[in-house]
Amino acid sequence: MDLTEHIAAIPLFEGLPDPQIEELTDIVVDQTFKRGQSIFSDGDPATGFYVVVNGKVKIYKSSPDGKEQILHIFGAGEAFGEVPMFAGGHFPANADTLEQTRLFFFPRAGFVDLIKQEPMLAMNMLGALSRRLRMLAALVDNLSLKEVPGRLAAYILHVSEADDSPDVVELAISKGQLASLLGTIPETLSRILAKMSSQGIMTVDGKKVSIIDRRKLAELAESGKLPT
Amino acid sequence: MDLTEHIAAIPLFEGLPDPQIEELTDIVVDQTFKRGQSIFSDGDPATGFYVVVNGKVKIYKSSPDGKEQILHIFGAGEAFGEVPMFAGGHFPANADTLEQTRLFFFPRAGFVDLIKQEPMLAMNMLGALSRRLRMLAALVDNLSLKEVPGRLAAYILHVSEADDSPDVVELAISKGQLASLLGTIPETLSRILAKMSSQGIMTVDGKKVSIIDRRKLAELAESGKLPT
DNA sequence: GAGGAGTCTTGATTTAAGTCAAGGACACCG
DNA sequence: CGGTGTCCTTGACTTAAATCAAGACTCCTC
Repeated sequence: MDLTEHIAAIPLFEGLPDPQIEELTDIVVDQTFKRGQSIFSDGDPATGFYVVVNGKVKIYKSSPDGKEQILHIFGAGEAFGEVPMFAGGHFPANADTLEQTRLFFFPRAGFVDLIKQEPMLAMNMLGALSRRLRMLAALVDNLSLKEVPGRLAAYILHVSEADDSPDVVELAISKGQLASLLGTIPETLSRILAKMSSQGIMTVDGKKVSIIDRRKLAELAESGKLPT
Repeated sequence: MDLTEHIAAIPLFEGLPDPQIEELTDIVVDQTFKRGQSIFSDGDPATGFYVVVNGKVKIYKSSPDGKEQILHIFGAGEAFGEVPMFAGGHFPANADTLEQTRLFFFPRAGFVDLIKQEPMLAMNMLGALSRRLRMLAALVDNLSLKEVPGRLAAYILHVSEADDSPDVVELAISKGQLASLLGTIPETLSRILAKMSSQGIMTVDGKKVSIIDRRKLAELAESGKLPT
């Protein structure tokens, strides 16, 4: 598969006419990062945005004393780092790879012109940002209105929905990373997983989570509380 | 001031040629809400979006047991409820007025076509959504990585920046609403305001907050802790 | 297959902030 | 005025989750 095909397959560029795809092919920078590398940091000036070809990238905020809150994890086909192109000029969060990752970098210069010429591209971009907003609103909801068991339940159900064998969910990330995504720490996550298992809501084996009582899980996700 | 002038003055429509402004004038619905009314609820199907002409609107998530987390408060000239036009079709949060509020409602039908025809409008919209994302990312950061005193400090500094007499900040909202915006409850906010006053960081008189020790405030906002 | 790093679990303890409850300040209205 | 409602404050108590600390497991590499 050559570069042009790869680019044409990116959802953000869906519906773009061939000449524009070619134009993108000309300006793209193909980059590969090792696991655990930083792509950019909160506050860095932005000169373009990225699309994940393969691998995984976490977008996160961090506090001076080293705690991290993951905002999003992006996989193949997803774009990130677009915000500074339209507002502010610097990245609003950090980005690190979670595994070896190949990225396409699109320099800002020229890309904005392309958006102005291609309504389809603008619409795709608006869709992407809107979905991101929706997702962040859900994260705030979880962090602020639910306790950790509720957040975990919501997460499992969410992953389960996007799955074909919905009762056995494979966690795509480590439990430590999951804890950070849920706004907690590994110890707490571990305890809650243990408690939920012992209450017959699900079983956990490594990264494999099997849902036993989906109703109770849904109840929990709706801000219900886990009986002590 | 007639309708067309009002519409031309909305930041989102900046740079739009007159014929398009006229088009918007034709489709706009002028609405007035009393204080405390619901504009839409989380999950409602969306048929368009809104712009605040005057007044204040809070966008918030709420839990079954009645707790609320405010995501944003919009004032004159700001747009809200655009997300469902580009993703999902239903509103991702609730919207209520905080005082008597006049709104322009723009039906989805036709508006999307206008965006496709007017790159300037698309760019403005991308800018608006990007700023919103930035703001939500900051909220997550605050909720997850800072304690309540840190969030309050960050809020005060934020308001102070957007002000001309930066050392005396007038809170635009009630303390109860501020608590909800900071992800806490009025009792906690009250206690922390009292503690910060007693420590000589600032003085509080009703809605008027006077910053005394800006350095300490900035330190606190950076996830520092309030000495007990 | 032994050593080691990273990851996860479990236990004891602390702490920030939420809950429950009551009282005070203030404004608006008859 | 006195009354009623909203908003805010203060106090005593509870609780979810963080912290601190130690040990177990897994997966590499040598």
